[in-house]
Amino acid sequence: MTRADRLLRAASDLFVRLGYEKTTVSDLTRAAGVSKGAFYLAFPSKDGLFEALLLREMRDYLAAAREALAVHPRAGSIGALYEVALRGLEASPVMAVLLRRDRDVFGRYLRQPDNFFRKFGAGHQSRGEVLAQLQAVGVVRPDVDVDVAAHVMNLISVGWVTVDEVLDTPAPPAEEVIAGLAAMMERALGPTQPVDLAPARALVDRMYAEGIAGLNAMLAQAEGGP
Amino acid sequence: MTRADRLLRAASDLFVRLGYEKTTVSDLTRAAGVSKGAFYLAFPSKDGLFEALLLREMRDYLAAAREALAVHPRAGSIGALYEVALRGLEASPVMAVLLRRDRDVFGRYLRQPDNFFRKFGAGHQSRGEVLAQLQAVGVVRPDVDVDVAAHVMNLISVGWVTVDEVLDTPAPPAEEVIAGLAAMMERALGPTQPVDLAPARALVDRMYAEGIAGLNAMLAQAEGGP
DNA sequence: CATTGACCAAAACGACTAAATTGGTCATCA
DNA sequence: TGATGACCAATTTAGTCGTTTTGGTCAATG
Repeated sequence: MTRADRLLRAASDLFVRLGYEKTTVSDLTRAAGVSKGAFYLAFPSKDGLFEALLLREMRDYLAAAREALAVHPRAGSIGALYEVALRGLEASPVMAVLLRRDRDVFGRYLRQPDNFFRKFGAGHQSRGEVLAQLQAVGVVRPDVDVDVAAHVMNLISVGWVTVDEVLDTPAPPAEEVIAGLAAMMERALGPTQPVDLAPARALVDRMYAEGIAGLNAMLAQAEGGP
Repeated sequence: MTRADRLLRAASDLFVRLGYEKTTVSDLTRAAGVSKGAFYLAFPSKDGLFEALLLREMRDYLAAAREALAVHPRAGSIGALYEVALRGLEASPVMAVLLRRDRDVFGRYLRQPDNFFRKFGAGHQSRGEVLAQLQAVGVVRPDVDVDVAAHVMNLISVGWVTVDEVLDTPAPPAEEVIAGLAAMMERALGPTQPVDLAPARALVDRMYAEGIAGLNAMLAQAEGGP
């Protein structure tokens, strides 16, 4: 495991637990078993590491989803998409705080004028466009308004990572909720008649691949020496 | 308009705008055009006013939803329920911060051991039970897991009042999203075959009535002199 | 020459205090 | 007698200033 990797791994834990401010460079180097100097050989700054962490986590999230879909029997369907998306979210605390723009975690970092969201926020294609393409290949019913549906999906994502801290009643097991929500979305948006999933499957795989490639490009730019 | 009402009205605006801490009793009396002494004739304390405000707002929210359903052509259906629930949420900033447990608004108040949520949190029947009853009268398909569906609905509510501050892309017009989401939920949970909505309509009306009555009882307890 | 950690300026923190505000009361007024 | 606002104790704020900690550097090292 490379130096940068060990730092990234330590960061993933520390940033989520302590937040950006409370996590000091010394904490990171100590946890990673690396000297302070080495830190600055691997990353240009504390910010740089943080941004690399977020980008890498997003990439890994997409990659995991893509792999899960590769072996998913109903890959291409809305339901399958939801299943892997939520399961991945459930597995990645970094993605959760990222999606939530968790203030406790991002702290002052968010106030920086050139923070992650402003720097890397654009560029990815919106969920509306994705839905439109899925509609073209028949896995989304023709009568659904893709922009509205996209917004609902965003809303659900945000809700997914936020309910727990707001709700008092305990949530049902995550796996059940995932299955239920996937089924609901399939019913809500999916076609009435069964369709051939192959084209959608290929389309989705391509979109994931593009997303991953884009993130890799950003990562290459974000990492590197001081 | 009674003194208490004017204070409540001023509070609804000020608490949401400034939050609990920043809103002083003097602010409230000034905005309501009432003397400080009168304040303590109408409410036992600042806390008391705040809690009365929250309870009243919840009651008004339910009452408005009930009235809207009374003239709604598809009242009784899941879709109609969603329509009025979200439209009401859209109209009431207090309900929004309440649902979000907005820290910026509730501030230190939440740390009090006997705050609103602990004091009045219990008592209302859970969404799971509501769904189960709706299932019994046929407007929710028999195969849906009501607890999971209830959790998804909670998640959507929280997402509804939270997305905006997290999302960067502009949301479609609220009315469109409401219509879309209502349709989606109807498809996701509603019966495949058309059913007679009358029983569900009556059931829902009764449940709203009970909820309103419960809140009125709590209000009676919460208001009153020092 | 890759790696280190002692070192530095700058920023954050913390203990302290004086001044200002707060939620709440009550003698007074109309 | 219902309503008022000057008033009070208690808390919060804003300011000060010495101490500590921070992100980042670079001469020394193996």
